[in-house]
Amino acid sequence: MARPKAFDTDAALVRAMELFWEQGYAATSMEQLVTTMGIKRQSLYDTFGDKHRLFLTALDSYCTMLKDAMLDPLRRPDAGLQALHDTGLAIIDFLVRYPKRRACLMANTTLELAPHDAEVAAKVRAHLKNMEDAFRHALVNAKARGEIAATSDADALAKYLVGMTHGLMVMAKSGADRDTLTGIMATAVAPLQPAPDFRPAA
Amino acid sequence: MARPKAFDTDAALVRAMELFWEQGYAATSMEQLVTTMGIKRQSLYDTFGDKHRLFLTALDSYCTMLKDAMLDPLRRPDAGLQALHDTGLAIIDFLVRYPKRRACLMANTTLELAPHDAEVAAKVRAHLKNMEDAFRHALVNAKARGEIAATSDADALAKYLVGMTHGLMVMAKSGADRDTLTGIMATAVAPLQPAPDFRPAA
DNA sequence: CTCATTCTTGACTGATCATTCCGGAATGAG
DNA sequence: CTCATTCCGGAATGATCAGTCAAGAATGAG
Repeated sequence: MARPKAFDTDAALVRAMELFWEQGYAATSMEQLVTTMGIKRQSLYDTFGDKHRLFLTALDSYCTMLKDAMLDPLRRPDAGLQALHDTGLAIIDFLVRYPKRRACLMANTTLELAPHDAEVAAKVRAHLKNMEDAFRHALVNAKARGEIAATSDADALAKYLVGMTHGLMVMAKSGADRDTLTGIMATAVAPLQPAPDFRPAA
Repeated sequence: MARPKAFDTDAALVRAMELFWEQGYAATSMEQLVTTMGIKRQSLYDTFGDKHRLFLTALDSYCTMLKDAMLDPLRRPDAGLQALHDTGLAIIDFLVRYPKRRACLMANTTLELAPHDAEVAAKVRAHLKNMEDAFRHALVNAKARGEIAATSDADALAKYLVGMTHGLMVMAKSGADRDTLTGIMATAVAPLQPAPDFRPAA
């Protein structure tokens, strides 16, 4: 062996992810990354490759984070309407959490890079499918239990919820406050019957 | 007077707008703009100022185009549910029209520049308010005529439709096909009662 | 015709960008 | 100890960027 790495690879990657998340790919320079990640330039290139590969790795890291926090609860065997309800509130919390309004790295990337970068586009598509599957799983459960109308089309509703989620992200990035987002969410769940109350602390 | 401009200012601006629309602000170089706009570098700077001012002008041009094509039909005194229906179809046509999946310059800009550029953010907010007002106007009409439920909250529905529209744009940019977008739209209008059929050629 | 203005052409700045190379110090497995 | 590997600090590369300058040709109002 040899001298071990003196920095925390994962922690550095998280910092890079957050910088890309706030600023986008093109607007983030290696200079900023070197500073923010707290490692030396040479170590950055040795460990993560060039800017593009670092971004792809950061994107994976973000996807994993999002999957654990948002999607996994929807994939649990017993997940139904309540899980969908909780996820809706969690999404709004997520969007409002950061004062700098990062929105969602995946959505940002979809608009900035996906049309011109095949590798990124593939990751985006995989993530959208992942989201859709998670929604569908909870919707099928909810339908089987009679928590939503028996006539519901779980597939159409899953695609719709994916679209709606991204709409909320754009609205959040444009500066919409928590009440506005909550109101949109409350209206958006009307296609589910019976409509749950998405306003917190009713 | 003196020698008149030998190029069509508006046409050059449209070309700039389309380039920004396809590639985003940061990814578009003055070199490309000079080539695509078909005018000389010096003429570009003389006529449109620097890159940032050119972008703002192009953004205005886009807004006007969008307003004329999409929003004005909703603001007509008699606009109601049918106008909302037509606009929904027009939005999908708009999103699918360009093979390169430009989505919407305003939505792209919201994610790329609005958080870091106050001038851009102001234009984005103005446009969102413009959209919301147009939707609300048609919704109020539709409600007065009994085309949607009397219990409908026109204000909440207008905000919701703005959010939904932006969700469709992200989905379009990620590669969703016409059928997927139409399906989402069909589900999305369920909060309106009675739900119109958004599938074309029913 | 005169002359202010604009067009055309191309070179040029100075900044910033991503990326690489260097040399010397530190580290730890064998 | 030896030596491969990694750290550090900084310099250097070549590309690209936005924006400017300069000089001659074209234009058209007066």
